Amino acid sequence: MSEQLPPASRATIKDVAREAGVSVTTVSHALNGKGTASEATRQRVLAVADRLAYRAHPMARGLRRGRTGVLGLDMRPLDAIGSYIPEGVDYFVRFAGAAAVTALDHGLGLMLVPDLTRPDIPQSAHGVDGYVIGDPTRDDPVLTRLLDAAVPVVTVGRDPGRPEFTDWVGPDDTHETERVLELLRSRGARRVAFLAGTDDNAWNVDAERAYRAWARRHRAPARVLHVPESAGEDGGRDAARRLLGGKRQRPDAIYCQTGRHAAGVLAEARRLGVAVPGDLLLAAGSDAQQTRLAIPAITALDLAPEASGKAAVELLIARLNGETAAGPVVLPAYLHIRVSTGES
Amino acid sequence: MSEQLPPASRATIKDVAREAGVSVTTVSHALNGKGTASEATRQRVLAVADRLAYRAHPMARGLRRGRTGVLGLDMRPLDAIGSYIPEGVDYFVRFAGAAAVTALDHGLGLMLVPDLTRPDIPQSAHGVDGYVIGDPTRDDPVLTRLLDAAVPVVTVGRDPGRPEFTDWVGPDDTHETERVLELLRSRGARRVAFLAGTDDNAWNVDAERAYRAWARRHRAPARVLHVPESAGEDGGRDAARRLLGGKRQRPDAIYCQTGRHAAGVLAEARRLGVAVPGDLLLAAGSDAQQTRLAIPAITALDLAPEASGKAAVELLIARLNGETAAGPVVLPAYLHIRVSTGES
DNA sequence: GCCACAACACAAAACGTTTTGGAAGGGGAC
DNA sequence: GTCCCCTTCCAAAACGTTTTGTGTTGTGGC
Repeated sequence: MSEQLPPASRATIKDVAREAGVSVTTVSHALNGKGTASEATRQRVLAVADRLAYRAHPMARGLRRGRTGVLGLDMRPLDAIGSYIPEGVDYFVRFAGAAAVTALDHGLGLMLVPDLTRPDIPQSAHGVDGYVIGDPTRDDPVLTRLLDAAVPVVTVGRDPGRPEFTDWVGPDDTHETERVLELLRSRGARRVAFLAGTDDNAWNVDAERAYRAWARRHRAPARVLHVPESAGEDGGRDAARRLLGGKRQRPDAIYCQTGRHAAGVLAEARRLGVAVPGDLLLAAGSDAQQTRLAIPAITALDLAPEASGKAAVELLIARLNGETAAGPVVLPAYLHIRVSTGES
Repeated sequence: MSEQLPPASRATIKDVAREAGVSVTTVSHALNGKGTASEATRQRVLAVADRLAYRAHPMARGLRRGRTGVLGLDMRPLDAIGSYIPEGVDYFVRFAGAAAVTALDHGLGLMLVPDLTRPDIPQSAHGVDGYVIGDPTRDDPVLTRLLDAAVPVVTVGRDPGRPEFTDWVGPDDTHETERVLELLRSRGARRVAFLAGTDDNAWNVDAERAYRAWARRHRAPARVLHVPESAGEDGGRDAARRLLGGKRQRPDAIYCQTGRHAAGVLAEARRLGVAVPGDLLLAAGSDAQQTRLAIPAITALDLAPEASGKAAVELLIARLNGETAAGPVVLPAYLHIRVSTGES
């Protein structure tokens, strides 16, 4: 009666132990380089494990070690939009892609999770080692819950209502906003209108504050419109109608936070016979397909989502390893200067 | 000596049992609606669990149940490209987004995993309940490994070298290709050139075969160029130079598999003074930002990645539940008829 | 008063690891 | 011969669940 039947399921540590004629303890030690096994036994165990294509069961290991090897990613603006697939917005994809690849480089997985405060979220979302929260809103409830539970967490962009929380990465929104406004000014704009989103996160808050301060500094009129991020290009069109078609004096430049809004403004301007960049300069605070491919192409801030994704995951991993890594990681944005802001 | 110190870590089932004055068995039963507990005890347990904010530890549960509650997604073309963030291609994003949302709807998580045949992939990639493999290549090694290990797996698009494997979802590439070619023909095209990708997957293989058969049927010249998917718009430009600038008779229509190639062809045609759609009709086998936003907009097949992502995850879940769901799930594509193919 | 049978509750085993705390054996020093 | 230490290995506990099997009651029929 030969025992040649190959096991239908995967090999366990017991199989390896039996096959190698040692205890499971020794197998575990040999594989993890922990114990005091002799070199001979170690090699024998390694050989057997390799032959059986043994891989430690991730859950069993996770249960024992208290680590799962998976990171969670929650993009808050996507929770807000209600769709995880906003048309043409590649910021989130580029971010998530870079984060996933960085995690993979460190031997970790990355899982997209939904709003953790909703009641019916999958069990697995709770089983991750730590979280990256993208663009938290003011006093973000998800962040609150995680911090209360003492779960390691890193955000992208600060929480506007939580100045003491410094484990975040992202651009210096104030500084970058000023850069764009200065560009518009250097190209002759004197009446710049600002189109912000409605999400109450640092990206919107800091940009608007920077805009108002900048306008005051230059004794220029400040005009701010709020358009929901989810309104997309249609939202931009509506805003453009109000800004360009009203009785009030027309702005000679419009700065939109999102690329989609900017694309909508551009389309409406064309329809109204307002030439860009001839009669109106246009810029966006976030690069997207719409800004790159529009005609004319729209000047936009590239918020370097790849760099953010990488930095966020690395900061989180440092936290997980107990390192007291440095507070905020500020990343430079890149300003793509395109046709919509005219010639210098 | 009161025991009032709140536990620093999360509550376990033992805590709930102690607090409710019952055994852990009863707690488990009450929470999972399994056993024969009386309504009174059940309610009491539920109340305590709620008060302690108890959630079953996902790994412990997974270990016991043999299920992790996480699905793995491997997009093979992305492995091939080497970048997980191809510029302007939203097929993968839309697919992954829909897949993730569908998984969430079923209480499961979705994890992006890299090429499983590489040596150094994270443990967690092995801990998922099943896999979705996007656009497998001929005799795909990843698919081979999973099937050998008897791991549940579903693909998007069939494996060209594995006709017996029917657990796939996706469009009928042959039929959809013919649809586009017929459109071109109905708009007057008689010499249609075909620009395919180089990935050896069903999408390319079936489309090229359909093209050749269609040309034969109509006694039209067949001209096929192969351009790597990763070459993007530049690849399209190069191909257009060869097709439009050479000595051979010019095609009066070009059908490109990818939207990026088509955008490149369009740009080069414009540079060469070939009018689209006046002198040349143009269509793409995959919708993308580039086809939608190009001027003129390019007619393209929308492969309905959202529907595919949803169907793939649902088929996989059916498999996981032991249902002998029906073989391939064929999904209709939508043909966006745009300016690049002229007026009817 | 006995028996059968619900109804309810629980102890213990199991899932596959890692880690703790020895134990066995051998060799050298005294 | 005794003691001690080093090397090498292992049994068992632990991680937090779910599930199986086994009591305990209490109730009603005869």
